[in-house]
Amino acid sequence: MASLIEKIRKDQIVNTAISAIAANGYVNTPLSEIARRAGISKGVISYYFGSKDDLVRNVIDRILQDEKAYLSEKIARGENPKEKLLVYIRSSFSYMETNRQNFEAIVDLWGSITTHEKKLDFNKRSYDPCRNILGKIIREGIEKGEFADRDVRLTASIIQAMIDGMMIQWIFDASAIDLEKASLAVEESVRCYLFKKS
Amino acid sequence: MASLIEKIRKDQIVNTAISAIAANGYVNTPLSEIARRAGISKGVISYYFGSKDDLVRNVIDRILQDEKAYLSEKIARGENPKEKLLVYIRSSFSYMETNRQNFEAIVDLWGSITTHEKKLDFNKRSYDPCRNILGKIIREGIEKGEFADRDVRLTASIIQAMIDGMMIQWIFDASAIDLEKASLAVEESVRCYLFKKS
Amino acid sequence: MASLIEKIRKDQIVNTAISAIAANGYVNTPLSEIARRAGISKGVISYYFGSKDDLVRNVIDRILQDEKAYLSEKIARGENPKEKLLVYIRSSFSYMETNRQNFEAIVDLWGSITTHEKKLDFNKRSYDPCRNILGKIIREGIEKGEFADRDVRLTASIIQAMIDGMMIQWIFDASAIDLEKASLAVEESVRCYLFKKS
Amino acid sequence: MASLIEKIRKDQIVNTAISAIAANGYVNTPLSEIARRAGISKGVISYYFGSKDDLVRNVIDRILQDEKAYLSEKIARGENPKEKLLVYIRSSFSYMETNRQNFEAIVDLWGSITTHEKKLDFNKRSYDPCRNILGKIIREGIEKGEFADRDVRLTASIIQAMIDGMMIQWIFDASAIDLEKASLAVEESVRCYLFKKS
DNA sequence: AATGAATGAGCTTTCATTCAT
DNA sequence: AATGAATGAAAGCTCATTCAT
Repeated sequence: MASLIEKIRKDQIVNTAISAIAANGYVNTPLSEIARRAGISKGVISYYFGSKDDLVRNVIDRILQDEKAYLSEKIARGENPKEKLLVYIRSSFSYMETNRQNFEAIVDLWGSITTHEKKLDFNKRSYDPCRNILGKIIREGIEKGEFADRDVRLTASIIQAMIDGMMIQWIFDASAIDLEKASLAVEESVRCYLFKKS
Repeated sequence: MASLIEKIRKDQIVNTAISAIAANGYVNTPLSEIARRAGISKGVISYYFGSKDDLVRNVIDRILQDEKAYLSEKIARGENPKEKLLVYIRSSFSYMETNRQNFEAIVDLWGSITTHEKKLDFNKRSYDPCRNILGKIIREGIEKGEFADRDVRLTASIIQAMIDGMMIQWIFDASAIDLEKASLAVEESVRCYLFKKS
Repeated sequence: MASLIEKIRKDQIVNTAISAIAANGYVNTPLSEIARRAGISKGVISYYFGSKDDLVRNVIDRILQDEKAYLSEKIARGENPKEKLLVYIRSSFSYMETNRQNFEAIVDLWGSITTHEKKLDFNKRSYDPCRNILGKIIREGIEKGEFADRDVRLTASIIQAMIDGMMIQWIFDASAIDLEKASLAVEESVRCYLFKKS
Repeated sequence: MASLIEKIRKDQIVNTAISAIAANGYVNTPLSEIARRAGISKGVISYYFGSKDDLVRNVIDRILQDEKAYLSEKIARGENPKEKLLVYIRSSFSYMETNRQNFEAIVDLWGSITTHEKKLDFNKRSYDPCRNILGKIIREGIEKGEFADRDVRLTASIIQAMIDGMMIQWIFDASAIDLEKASLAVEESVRCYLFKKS
């Protein structure tokens, strides 16, 4: 990412791509549509991204990094594992609420990850970081005696699963899921599954 | 569904489509590839399904109905809400194990559900039936005093979320998730979240 | 080449491609132009040839095979090496006269043979067969004592070089070369270089 | 050609273009590639040459003029028509040997000469000068009684044809032609075709 | 004199769909 | 009931050319 203008253009294109994909789906979003929405010519996209695949990779990375940054910043304020874990859950849901587009896009883009190799790569960029954050909190909680002694990775997986699973239901029908209540339910579930009675 | 031969052909095409989509992704699966794999001509697919969209709808329905039938049959054997719920969870995971292809296809096909309208339709065909099954079990459990008095729909959502969330992680990296352990963890989580201490 | 219709279509497309390339050059002949001239849709070309490269390969092969067939048929009538060799030369020039398009196309297509590998392949399909025909005649002539004892391959190369070299000058300016005189001159040159005085 | 810097820049670009075209072919050599190889920006090429066509014209001229200068300088040393002619042949082959790139480029660029008009222009810049040089030598030889009394233009054409024809075979497969032997064979052929027995 | 971001026309290629057989 | 040749719209991508800096 050499020049400033390059960074700005790439950002602009990635953001426009997210909106377009969220609105119409990856399959129905040709580069020309992204260009049209961004008010630029088709060529610019190829100029900066080389291929549609590369653009999509950038879109996915952007979405995931943004969320990770948001969550990291939030949990950093938590004073102990219990609080951090609850903050992670709450923040995940509040981030959804204000960034629906991103999740519409990402669920859609799962369909663009076609090969086994790409899936593993996506996994490494997507789930592993989340599970690692959760894993660290859980491990710390267990060590400090705040949490029950459970399998760290598995517990991270299941907590993430609850969040993602709710997200998906919400994506397919926003009216079916009240994110606030969902957050509370997940918190409660985690509390009784993981927290030691104090 | 007029004749027998029609039913057989449609079944054959739908099954082949599932394999092809699971293997290469919806985006990379032209009708010609499905025809090739099925050993028939392209024309037949259009003849029976009218459009690729229609075929995809049939594929999705088939996958969801198969799973629903499997789960319904299993939970029917459960003698009480607790058992039924545990059976639902276990069966969901065991069904995953033996039908990976179906889940690879369905996650991929999410990307082909592009409009708001289609999403709602998919939701109605996919999540509502599952949540209804779960809802019934939960309601019964609460009424019989086996379960804590929780919001039925929300609880159904969260249980389904755990299952779906684990499924997704497993789809993107099978080696990251041990389905058997995952099933046990979900069961345990549900036990402590919903079951009354006996 | 399965069906009859396939053969006809491929022939039609290849022939049209030769005309188009001869007229406008490979660089300025998009598939759409070939389709337009043939009165078919662009898709058909891809349908039968897969790629433009494949079409070009077929064009080259067609041109070379046609010429080789023509020459082979002609020299078969020659009764002895001397006569065969003179027939080869005369026929090469008379074939040029009536098939200018083919030579315009082939000279143009040299520019589409870009890699070292493709060049060697072209060489094998183009020059080797000609040099082999000539080589056989020359070898026979030497053995029978009609020809001077010269290096067979080199002599074949030099005779082919005269023919090709004249062809190129003729392609770039038809009015600069009188093919009939050119043929006689090449014959005369070969006579004094190779034939034993009788 | 106004300033010195302009001349240097144009030379640099033309030389780089020759290398690039020889390596990858005209079709696969965008201006950006030439710019990259020359370590300059794309804009400069347009700045100095106006269009790609113009650059190509310059490339062709450069190649032909270089060769012509080389040959002219060599034959100037010849003391009589016979010697001059042999020097022309030998020098043509030795020039090939040390400038393969140029010939790879020129054969490739034939495909970029698409219109009848361009072909005539190329002819005038390429073959006519060579045939003129040869023609002058031959005419002088005939007048001085060293050569047989043959058609001057035709004889020039045939000698040039031998050289060019060998060159082409050598371009498509360097291992098929030994330039030194080729040169000797052409000399020998010319000797018996044109030289009077002394 | 030089850059390189931006353009957009034009290319090859893919593929759902149609339809004569 | 089935075929597969044919269509043509639409896609991704390339690249000569322009132009503000």
